[in-house]
Amino acid sequence: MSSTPLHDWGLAPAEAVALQRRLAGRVERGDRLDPVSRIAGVDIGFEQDGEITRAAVVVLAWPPAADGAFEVVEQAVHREPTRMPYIPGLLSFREVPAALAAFDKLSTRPQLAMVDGQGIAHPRRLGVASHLGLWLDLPTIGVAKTRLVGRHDEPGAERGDWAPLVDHGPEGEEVIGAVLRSREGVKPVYVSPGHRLCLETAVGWVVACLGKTKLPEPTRLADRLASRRDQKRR
DNA sequence: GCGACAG
DNA sequence: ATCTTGTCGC
Repeated sequence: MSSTPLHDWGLAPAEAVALQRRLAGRVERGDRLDPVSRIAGVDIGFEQDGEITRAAVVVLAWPPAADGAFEVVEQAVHREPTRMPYIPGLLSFREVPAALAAFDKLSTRPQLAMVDGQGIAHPRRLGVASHLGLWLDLPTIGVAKTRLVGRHDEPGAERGDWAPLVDHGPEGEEVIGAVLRSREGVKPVYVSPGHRLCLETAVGWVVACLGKTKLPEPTRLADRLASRRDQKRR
């Protein structure tokens, strides 16, 4: 018997893995950025015990105001029935369709997007940020709260300090991301290139978008919108 | 066979 | 991811 196909993709898990390997070969790791004036934050949340998938995209103006505040240019939410379970390594197949639908609702197109999850710091170098970037042909950065793959030392204690995330690949040891101390006294975030930019550039943008919290503003605001934390609070 | 395992 | 109050600390 064949395994259950990945809903929107009509693929069996083994085929999804094969597809990831092919797509990973198309991910651009060099910088190919247009002048940035709008940065998007993307995240997916769930409602009703996971029955409903809720994709959120927040577009912020770059650069921030003199006081450091980022202006929200536009934001969109897309809800739909959840059609796939969470499978480590195959997260993008569960979240990308909804994220794309949310992007379709935007009237403006950002030049850069930060996604809640990994970029190339993935078993086959195709995390959700890379997958989405490839689909949108947009530079993307993966900003995850925890590790999926790779080894690393503890980063320095100062905001901005980071340690390389290393993993063994076909060509030996490879630096696939950065374990960044985004805030003092807090667990670091895992930053990795998604598409069309290198690690140093990715880390630079994340640091430039840091506010007073652990997560950079784009991802933090998308997180709030996806989890309805902005209205859920009474 | 025994762990590890983004959200 | 999500279910959830108070509480410790800057």
